[in-house]
Amino acid sequence: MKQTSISPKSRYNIEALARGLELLALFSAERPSLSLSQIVEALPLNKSTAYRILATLEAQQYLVQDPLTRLYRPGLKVLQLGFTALNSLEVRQIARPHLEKLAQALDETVSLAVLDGFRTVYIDRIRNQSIVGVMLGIGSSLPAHCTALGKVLLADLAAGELDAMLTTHDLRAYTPKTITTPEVLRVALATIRQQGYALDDEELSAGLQAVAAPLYDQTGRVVAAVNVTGTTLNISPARLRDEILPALKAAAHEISLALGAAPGPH
Amino acid sequence: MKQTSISPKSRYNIEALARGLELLALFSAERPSLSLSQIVEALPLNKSTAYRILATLEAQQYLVQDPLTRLYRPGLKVLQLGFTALNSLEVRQIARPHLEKLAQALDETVSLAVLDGFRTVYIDRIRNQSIVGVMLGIGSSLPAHCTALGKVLLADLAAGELDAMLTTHDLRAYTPKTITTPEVLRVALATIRQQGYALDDEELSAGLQAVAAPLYDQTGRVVAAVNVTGTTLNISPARLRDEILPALKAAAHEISLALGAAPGPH
DNA sequence: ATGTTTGTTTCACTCAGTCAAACCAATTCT
DNA sequence: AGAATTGGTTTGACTGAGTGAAACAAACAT
Repeated sequence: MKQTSISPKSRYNIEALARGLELLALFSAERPSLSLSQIVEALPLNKSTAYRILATLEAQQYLVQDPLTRLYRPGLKVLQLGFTALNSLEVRQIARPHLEKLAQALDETVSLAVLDGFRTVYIDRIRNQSIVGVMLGIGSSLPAHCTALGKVLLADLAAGELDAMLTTHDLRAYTPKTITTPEVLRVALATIRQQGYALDDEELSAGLQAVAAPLYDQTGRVVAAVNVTGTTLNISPARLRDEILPALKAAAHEISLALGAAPGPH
Repeated sequence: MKQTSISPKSRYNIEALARGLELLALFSAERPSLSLSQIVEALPLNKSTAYRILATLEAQQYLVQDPLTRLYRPGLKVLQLGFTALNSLEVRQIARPHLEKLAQALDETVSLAVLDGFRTVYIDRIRNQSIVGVMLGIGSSLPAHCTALGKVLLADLAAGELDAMLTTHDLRAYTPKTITTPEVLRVALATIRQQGYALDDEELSAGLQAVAAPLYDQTGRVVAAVNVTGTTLNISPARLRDEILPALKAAAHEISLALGAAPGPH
C-alpha cells in the first residue's frame, strides 16, 4: 500500500516478531486450526523456527494446542484482544443504537463497515430473523467493488488513492452484474458520490440486494458506511425507494451528526 | 499434565516475539489506545525497542496509529483474528441455538463461558432488553470464584488443579457475600458438583443474581457453562426455582447431548 | 526564551534467533 | 514383521538481528 521507498518506518521491522505475527494471521475462518507441518509449508519458515514461534505463541496464550491432534488454534487471548479492538472503534459504539432502530423499523438486516485497503470489513450487524442473507461474521471482509458498502466507502477516496487501489487489485466478477472494469467503477462511484448512497443489485451474489449510505465525521471524511440488505424476493424496487432508502439516509445522517459531522445536505 | 521439570516448552521461547505479544496485550477495554511513552512505562522495554516493536506491529496491521495524536490502537487484523478465534470454538456454534431458545423462553439474558486459568471468559451472550445487567462483552473475563459460571467450571477441576489455583490466586471480595476463603469455596464447589448447578446471589455485584449449569462433552469433562442472569428485582427465589432452574438445566442437558456427552442424570 | 516531554534516529556490542541436521515416535506400505 | 514415510522434537554452531544508551528533533508548557 504505502511505498515511501526511501525511509519507511518498516526499516525498523523486527523480523522475529513479524514472522510470529504472520504465523498467527494464518488462522482464519477456513483454517481455524493448523499443524506444524501445514504451517511450514504455508510460510517460508524453517521447521524448528516455526516450532519455536509456536511455542512462544502458545506460552503467551495466543495459541492453544490440542494435546491429542497436536493441532494449534487461536487462544482466548486473541479473542479478548479482538473484542477490545472492536470496542475501540468508536464509530461502532455511536452507531449501534441507531442501527438497532433502523433494523427494527425496516425489519431487515443492517450492517456497519469500514474500508481496509480495498476490502470492506464488517464491524457490526443487526440481523433480522430471515433464513437467507449474508452469512459473514463481524471482522470478516469482502472486496469493496462488489458491495454497496464498499462502493460508498470507495467513493470518498481521493483520486490518487483509488488509482493506486485499481492498479493493485483487479475487479473480480462474482456474478454477471459485478463491475469489472475501472472505467465503469469510476463512473459508478461518481454517481454514488453525488446521490449520497449506493446500490448493489446482485453484484456479489445472485438474489442479494443492498443499499448503503456513508457516515461522516468531524473532518467531513467518510469513516464508515451503513447498509440494509435483503433478497430480491422481499425487497421490491418500490419498497427500496419509498421506504428503505429514506430511512437509511435519515439514520446515516443522524449517526454522522452524532459523530460530529457538520449538518448538511448529505 | 506432564512436568518434565527441567524441559518445559518455554525453553524455546523467542524473546523478540514474546515482547511484541506482551505489548499487544497491553491494549484492553480500559486502555484502548496507548502512546509510546505509556507503553514504555508499562513494560520493561527500552524506548527504541518499543518503538521498533510498534513499527512492526503497525506494518502488520495489528496496530494502527492515529497520525494526529500518535496514539496506537488495535487494528483490523486483530479484529479479524478475534472472530476466527471465536468461531473456532465449536461449543459456541453448537450451543448458540439452544441459548437463543432459552433466552426467549425466559426473557432473560443468557451467557456462555469457558474457564481460562482462574477466570471466567464469556464467549457468547443473548441479551434481553432490560437496562441493567452485566455490561461485560464477549471476550472479557471475571474471576471465577464470584460468579455462578465460574463456580460451575471450577467444580469440575481435579483437586490438584484447584489447589494450584487457590495458592496462586486470592479470593478477592467484591461484595460482602463473596466467598473469600478456600475452605468455604471447596465446600460450595462440592455442593455444586452434586446438585449440578451453581447460584450467584450478589457475590459479584449487589443486586445481581445468576444461575449456571455445566456443559459436558464426549469425554465427560465440563467444557463450558451456561447461565441466566437477572437482578434481584425481577428474579424472585420462587421464579428461580420453579421456572428458571428447570429450563436452564434442560437446555444445558440438550447442549451437552449435542456436544456428544453420554445421556445421564446431570 | 527556557525547560520538559515525547517521539525518532544512530550505532556498536553481543546474545538471541536461525538453519541444518540428527533424532524420535507414529503411521503406512510391502 | 521390517522398511519407508511422515510429522514432531532437540541439538549446536554461526552470525546477523535485536538490543540499550545516548544523541537528536519536534512539540508543548511555562
